[in-house]
Amino acid sequence: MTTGQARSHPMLTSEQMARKLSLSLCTFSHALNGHPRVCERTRHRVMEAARENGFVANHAARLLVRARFKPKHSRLSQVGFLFLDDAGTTLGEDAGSSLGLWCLLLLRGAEHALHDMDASLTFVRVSKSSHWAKAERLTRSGCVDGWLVAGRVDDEAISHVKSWGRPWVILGNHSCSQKVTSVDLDHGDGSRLAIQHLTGLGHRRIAFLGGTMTHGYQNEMLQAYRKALRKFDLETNEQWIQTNLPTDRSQYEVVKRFFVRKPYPTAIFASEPGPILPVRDLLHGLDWKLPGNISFVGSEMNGGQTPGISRVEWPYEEAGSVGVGTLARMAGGRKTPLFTAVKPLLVAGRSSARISDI
Amino acid sequence: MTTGQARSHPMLTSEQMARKLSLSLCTFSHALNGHPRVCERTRHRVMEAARENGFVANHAARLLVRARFKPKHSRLSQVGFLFLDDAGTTLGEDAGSSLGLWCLLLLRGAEHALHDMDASLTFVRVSKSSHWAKAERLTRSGCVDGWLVAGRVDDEAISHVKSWGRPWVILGNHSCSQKVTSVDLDHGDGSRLAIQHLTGLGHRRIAFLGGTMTHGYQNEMLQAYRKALRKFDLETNEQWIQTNLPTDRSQYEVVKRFFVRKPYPTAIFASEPGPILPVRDLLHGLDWKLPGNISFVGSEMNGGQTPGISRVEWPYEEAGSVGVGTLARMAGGRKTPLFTAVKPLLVAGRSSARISDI
DNA sequence: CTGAAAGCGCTTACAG
DNA sequence: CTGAAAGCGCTTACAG
Repeated sequence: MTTGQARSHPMLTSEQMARKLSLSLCTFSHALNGHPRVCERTRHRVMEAARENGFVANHAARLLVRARFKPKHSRLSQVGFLFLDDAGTTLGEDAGSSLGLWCLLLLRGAEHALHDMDASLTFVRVSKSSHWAKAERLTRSGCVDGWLVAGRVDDEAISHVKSWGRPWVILGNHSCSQKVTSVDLDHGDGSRLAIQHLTGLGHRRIAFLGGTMTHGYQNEMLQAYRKALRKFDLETNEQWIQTNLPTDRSQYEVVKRFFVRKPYPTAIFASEPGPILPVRDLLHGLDWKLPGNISFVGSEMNGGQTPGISRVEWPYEEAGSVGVGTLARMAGGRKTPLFTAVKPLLVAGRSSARISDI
Repeated sequence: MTTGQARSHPMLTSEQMARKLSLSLCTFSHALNGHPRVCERTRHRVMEAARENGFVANHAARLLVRARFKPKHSRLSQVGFLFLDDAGTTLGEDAGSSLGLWCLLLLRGAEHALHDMDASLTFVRVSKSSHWAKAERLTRSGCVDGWLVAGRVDDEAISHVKSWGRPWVILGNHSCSQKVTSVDLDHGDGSRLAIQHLTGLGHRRIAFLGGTMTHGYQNEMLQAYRKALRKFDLETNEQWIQTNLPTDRSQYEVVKRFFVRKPYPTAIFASEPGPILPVRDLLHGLDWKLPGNISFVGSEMNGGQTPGISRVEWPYEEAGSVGVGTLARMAGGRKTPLFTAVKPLLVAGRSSARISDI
């Protein structure tokens, strides 16, 4: 927007535009859609005129005519973001603000990718079984030609989505037993990265602080922690594994269990990106200095809220974008992998230090 | 979904449906749209057949034909949710998970209301000035016939939105100097409710714990606090007002300032729904018992994360729904108020008690 | 109460 | 390289 202020244009049709340019409607349309049959000069004139007049082809008409000439490679133009939410549940407590946050990050990532391919995103939330009808209506009315599915995705949910006959991709976690196409963060790799980082700093007694272990990813992270310990040939000790970290003050009690009996760990990896009390406070409350007495690697969503803390960052936005890419490939009839793993990042901060400096 | 499993139907057109029912296309359409000209029996047959066959009128065709017969009262069918986000900013830190949360709550509320009127919601995020074009394209292509605007809404943003010639409503905070239509929470009323509640319990020395004072609503809440003290004829003391509550451990320091010099307050109202360390911990850390030594009223989004804590609840979801209502009224050419205030709720918990019990 | 017809704004196959 | 024409699926004014 060079003017800094948008000008209001009247709504023009292709026909009016074509007349303005002394072109046939047909040539105008071909030029606008970049068809090679129209010469460069004409194409340029058309594009320029469209820009100047703020002309955009009517979307409804475009969609309608598409029903006539079914292309072999249908382009994605409108994607639905299906957010499967618990019925009565609010966004509080455990599901918590973190749930809200990852959903929004996925949404942002998806929207961004969709924008780049000139498609739009329809947000639909399903929390009761009666809501399935609305998503189905949207599909059947031609408003959505592909679905991104996120939240509490299970077999029943997928049976609905499947029945609509549109391409679909699950974003994030799911609890489906059948084969599904999904894009998720590589949770195991998060544990591996953390252990690798700490091992690189000379730590050999690394503790694992896990979540409720009710979700698949939580077990995945614990398994990957164990595997990484073996890989790097580190000491193992069941006392260095604590799970069921609560969201409130009693977090302190769980962390304290690491220090009941010697040998104490020299580093802690906390796998939950969820609502952990800020780490500084958590360890402060136990009179630990960071990284004086102990090294710490936490977990966070994109961007991060606790600067300076070493952490595994979970790029949910990227997962959203990647999901859109997968969906587009499906829509285009191209081969797509069943599962795409989005790798987390290790961001080294000041909370982890060489073992020799402790 | 009585079957528990969605059946897949082929895509049928109105014409095919009409033929199935031995009706003219015209009668079928009228019946489907509830036009009074068609008799009850026919209407019922049509509706039933539509349900059975999973028939939904093609949306694109509907939109297209609407351009021909412009109704005086245009119904809202597709609404854009314009999320004005800071460019480089992630959802971390101060803007924090709370920002993500309120946005998602507004979105949920809006989607819910829209669903009830059989309309859909398109999510658009604008973070750079170059992104304005995408929202404009969406409007000009006929994909969006009304806008809900949320986030960092300022005069420049509104000048863009205005230029698209569609109805629009701001959800939540804004910093516009011009006259705008908006739906926001009644922040002042939150302070009033809290003071009223505490006064009812006999408290006369009530402290105010505020945020960064960089947003309009934060000042509004402080002013309303002062006003409520006057109204209830309570003691005032500038030491009982502390603002700039940080998001980390140093929160304790700010709270401690209430207790530097006597007389101490007997109750605290915390106005920020944002990332306050859970109250229990905050006051625990200061060796206060709740409500033993002091009464506390906090602030939270819908639903609440700290059960048992007395709080002012901010119904962001409701604000989203109300915004949709306003937008629909505008689209229908009906008169709409410039500003609609959504009232917060006071939820009494165990953290506030009668002064006589302390 | 119902039917035959026009046309919304586009895109593309078909002739030239 | 270009034009005249068909038609996507609907809704509504216009006759009957």
